Amino acid sequence: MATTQPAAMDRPPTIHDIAALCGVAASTVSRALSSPDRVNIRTRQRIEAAAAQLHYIPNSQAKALSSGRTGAVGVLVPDITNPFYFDLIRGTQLQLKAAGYTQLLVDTEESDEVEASTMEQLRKSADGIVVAASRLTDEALLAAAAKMPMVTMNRDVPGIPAVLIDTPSATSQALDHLISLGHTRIAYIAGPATSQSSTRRWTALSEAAKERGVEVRRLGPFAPKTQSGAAAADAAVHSGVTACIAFNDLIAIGMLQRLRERGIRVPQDMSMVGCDDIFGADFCNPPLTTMASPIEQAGRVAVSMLLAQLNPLAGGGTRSRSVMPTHLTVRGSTGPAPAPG
Amino acid sequence: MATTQPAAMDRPPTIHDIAALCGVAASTVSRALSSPDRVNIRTRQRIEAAAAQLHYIPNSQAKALSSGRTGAVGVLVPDITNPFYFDLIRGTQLQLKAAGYTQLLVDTEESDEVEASTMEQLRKSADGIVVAASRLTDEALLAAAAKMPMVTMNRDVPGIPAVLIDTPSATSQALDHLISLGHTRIAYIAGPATSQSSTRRWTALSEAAKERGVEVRRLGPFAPKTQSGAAAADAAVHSGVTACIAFNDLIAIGMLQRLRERGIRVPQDMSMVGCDDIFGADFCNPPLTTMASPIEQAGRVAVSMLLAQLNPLAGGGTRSRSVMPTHLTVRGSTGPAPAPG
DNA sequence: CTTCAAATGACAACCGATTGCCAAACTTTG
DNA sequence: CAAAGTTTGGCAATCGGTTGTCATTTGAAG
Repeated sequence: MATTQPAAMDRPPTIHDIAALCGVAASTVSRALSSPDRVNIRTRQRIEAAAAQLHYIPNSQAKALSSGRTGAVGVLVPDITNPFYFDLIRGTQLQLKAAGYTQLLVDTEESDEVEASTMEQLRKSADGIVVAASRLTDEALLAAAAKMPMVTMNRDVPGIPAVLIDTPSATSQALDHLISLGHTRIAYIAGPATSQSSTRRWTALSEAAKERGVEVRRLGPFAPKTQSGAAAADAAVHSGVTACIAFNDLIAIGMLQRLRERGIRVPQDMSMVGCDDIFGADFCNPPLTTMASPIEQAGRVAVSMLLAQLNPLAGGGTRSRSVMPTHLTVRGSTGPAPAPG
Repeated sequence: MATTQPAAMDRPPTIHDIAALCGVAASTVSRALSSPDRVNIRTRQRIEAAAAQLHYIPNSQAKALSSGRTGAVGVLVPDITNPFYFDLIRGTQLQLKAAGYTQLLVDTEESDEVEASTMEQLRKSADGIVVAASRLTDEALLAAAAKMPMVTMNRDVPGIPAVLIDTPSATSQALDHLISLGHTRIAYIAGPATSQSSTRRWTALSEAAKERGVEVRRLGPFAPKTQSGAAAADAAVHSGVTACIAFNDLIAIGMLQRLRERGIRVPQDMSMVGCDDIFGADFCNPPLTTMASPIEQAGRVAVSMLLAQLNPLAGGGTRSRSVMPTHLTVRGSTGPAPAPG
C-alpha cells in the first residue's frame, strides 16, 4: 500500500535528509530549526513541514558535540532510596522538563569519591549540576564549581549558589515545643559527620538550648537510615533523656520501632521529633511530629537558579541564595514529659 | 611555582593532546585505550601514562557519535515518587554501573504519551531501555522494541524480553490466608485500567476464588497512590466485604488511614492485604500484611537481560523471560473475620 | 534606473572520538 | 640472506550537527 510518505527509512532522519527534500543546504536547515529569524519565513515553513513529515528528532549527541551545550543537567543525591529525595527529584525533573532540559539523576551512594568522579564525568555530558547534601569538602566543591555551573542544596559554601532549607530555625521551634511540654533533658540524634545540615542544626539547637536554660546533648553520628534507629534509640534511653530531636525522619522512624520493641511508650515515656516530613511520617505509629518544608519547590528553585546561570539573558540579577521556610508539624509522637521519678 | 605537569589547560584534554605528548597519531591513542591488544604494549603504556598524567576522560558524546554506542541505558518508571520503584531503580543502577553503563532515569508520569515520546528521544541517546509497568498498548510496545533493545518489567508482551513479578500466584496465597481466617466476602481493589499487573492479579484471584467457592468482587480502578485509599476504603465498606486485597501498598496504606478515621478497626472489622512490601509497609498502623518480592534483584535481572541483548558475545542463549518469586508476608493488618451480624 | 544595505543561504571547518584501509616495520622461515 | 607472514601505527573518512565567512539575492531609497 502506497502512502504519501517517502520510502520509510531504516534509520532516523537527519538534517541532511530534510535539506535534500527541500533542496537547500544542511546548514540552512540547522538555522531554520534553531535560530528561526536568520532564515526566510517561507523557507523555514517548508523546512519545518519536511521535518514534521519525516518525524525528525535532532540528535542530541551531535548537537552537544558541535555546540558545546548538552541540554542536560545532572542531579546528584546521596541516596535515591531515601524518601526525602523523591519530592526533590520530582521538583527538579518538572522544572527541567519545562525548560527543555534533560535530567541526569545520579545516586552517589553517600560517598565523596563517587560524588567527585561523577562530577568529573558530568563535566562533559551536562551543562550544570544540582548537588544535594554534598559529602565533599568546601574546597573540593569550590574546585568543582569553578569547572561547571553548580547549585547546591542544603550546603552553604560561600561563592556557590545554594538552596537552603531552614531547618535550624525549625529546630528551635521544635525545642520550644518540647520545652512547652515540660521536657528538660533532650537529645539531638546527629546525622553523618560530613553532613553540613546536621552540623548547622546542632549549632542552632545547642545555642537555643543555652538561651532557654535546658540541657541538650548530642548523640551519634548515625547513618540516615531506619536501621540506625535501633542504636540511636538505645543510646537515647541510656542517656536518660525524655525527648529526642532526630537528624531526619528515617532515623526517627527507626527509633519508634525500636522503642516499641523495648516497650517504651511514645510519647508517654519518650517524645520524638523528626525532620523532613517524608513519605511515611504521617502514617507511622504513632504519627511523627516533624519539621516540614516544601521540598519539591526547593528542587524547582534550585533548577531555576542553575538555569539562570546558564542563560544569563534575562535581566534580573542572579540570586545566589534561597532559603526555604520550615515549620513544625505536630503529630502524635510528642507529648508531655513523664513525671520525674 | 613550576610543576612537572605540562601547562594547565583551560579545557579538558583530548586524545589529540595525548597523541601530541607521546608523538603518535590520535587514532593510535584511541586504539590503545579501547582495544589494547591492537597496539604495542610499550606504546600503550606510554599512552596510558600520558592519559593518567593529563587526567584524560573520554568525551562520551563524541564516542557515542562516532561509534553509535552511547554507553547509557534508559530506565522508565511511571512515578518516581512511588516507593515501589526505589529498590528497582537501585537495582538497575547498581547493575548498570557494574557493567560500565550510565543510567538515564525518566519519570513518565503515568502517561502513555510521555512514555512514547521519551522512548523516541532515548532512541538516539541510549543503547537500550528498561520499561517498568508500561502504560502503552502491546502494539506500541512492540513497535518501540523493534527500534531499540528493550526489557519490560511487569509487562508480558510476546516477543519482548520481560521480568515478571509473580504476584498472581502470591495473590492466591493471600486469598488462602484470608479464607483460613474465615473470610468469605472479599474485595480486590484494582489498580489503573491500563496496568497489566492489575489485570493479571484479578484474573488469578477470581479464578482461585471460584475454585475455592468464595466471593471476590472487584472495586475500582484506583490510581496507585495513598490518596486513592479514601475512596477505596469507602467503597469496600459500602460493599460489605470483610477483607480487601489491594493492588498495591500505597492504596492499602491510604485505606488504613481512612478506615481509622471512620472508626473501622483493622483487622477486627476489616482485614487488609497490600502488595509490594514497600518502604512504610512494616511501620504503618497496623503493620501491613503484604506480598513481597525481591525488587532490587528484579532490577538487576532486567539489566542483565538487556546487556545480554546488547553484547551477544557470551555463549549462553539469551533468556527472554524471568519470573521473580513472591511470597506473602503476614503482619498485623489481617485477622479473623468478624462474627456475622 | 542605479546604488547600497540588509537579508538570505551555501560552503566548509570544526567538535572528539571511531574505524577501515594501507604502508611500514618486524618476525619468522626456507 | 631473501621471501612470506604478522604486527603495528598513521591517514583520512565519518558520525550529525553548529557556526563563521562570504557570495548572492532582495528590497528600498535616491
